[in-house]
Amino acid sequence: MNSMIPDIDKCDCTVIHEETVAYVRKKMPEEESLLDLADLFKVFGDSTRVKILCALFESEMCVCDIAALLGMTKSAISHQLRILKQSKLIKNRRDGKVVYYSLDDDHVKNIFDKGLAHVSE
Amino acid sequence: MNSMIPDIDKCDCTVIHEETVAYVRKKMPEEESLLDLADLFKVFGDSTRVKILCALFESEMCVCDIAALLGMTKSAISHQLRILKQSKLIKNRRDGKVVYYSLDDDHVKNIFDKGLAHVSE
DNA sequence: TGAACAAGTAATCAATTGTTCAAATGATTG
DNA sequence: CAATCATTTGAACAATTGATTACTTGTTCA
Repeated sequence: MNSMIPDIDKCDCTVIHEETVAYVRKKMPEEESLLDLADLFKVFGDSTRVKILCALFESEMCVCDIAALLGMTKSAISHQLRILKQSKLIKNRRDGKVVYYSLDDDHVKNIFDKGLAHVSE
Repeated sequence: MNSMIPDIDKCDCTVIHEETVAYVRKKMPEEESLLDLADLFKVFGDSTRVKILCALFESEMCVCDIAALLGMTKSAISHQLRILKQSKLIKNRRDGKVVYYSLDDDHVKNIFDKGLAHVSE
């Protein structure tokens, strides 16, 4: 049973196409995958994080660099970098006092390119 | 001038790599494109909307069907469908009392597939 | 026309989120 | 060790968001 919803199929409306609903439910990906997918897009759904990722497409950078690039405080950048790191989208290396951030995922650029194709229409 | 930030380059930190920042700033996409991109991902960043889009990959459906599929109220579904429609991701057709929704964008499935590739690792 | 029903809307509430400010690490250098 | 600098963290706040409830719109058909 691909349980998208609990047992109770309660819905005050008259389901018009039960066969369709049953078919679609069967073909849908696992609920957990969809939740993870939404979480991934949620990370992408902030302009600061999008800018950071786009910047890291070009070069590794330290917090200070990114803050200067985007005209934001280092603290704000650091907070967002943490979120990106938790999502395994970026990685970092330390060199003395400076921490350099860079991409840690091949898919991201690809996804962004597809996304940009949509928005530029 | 690819103005990512205002004139004032003020940042209390010592920018370590000015050349890098200048280079990246030059290569970054337009600010507006990045804002649009973040907005697109914001739409994808909700599990209800992700589920709706995945469902519509398989078949067109009416509000009632989707509400039954996801075990949610028709109102909640309708609300999310409106957001998806505003983003030009889905379209609808009316047949009597029933309104059928379907995909209106070829990129979406592609983007979702890439996203699923990331989350399943 | 008017009852019935699918869908859309408005107002509201709880929860989440992004940024800022202040303070704390952690690492270098004199 | 003390001072300095890059980065991180935590608390607090404003703003946004998703779902619910109740109501409205629009269409069918008896």
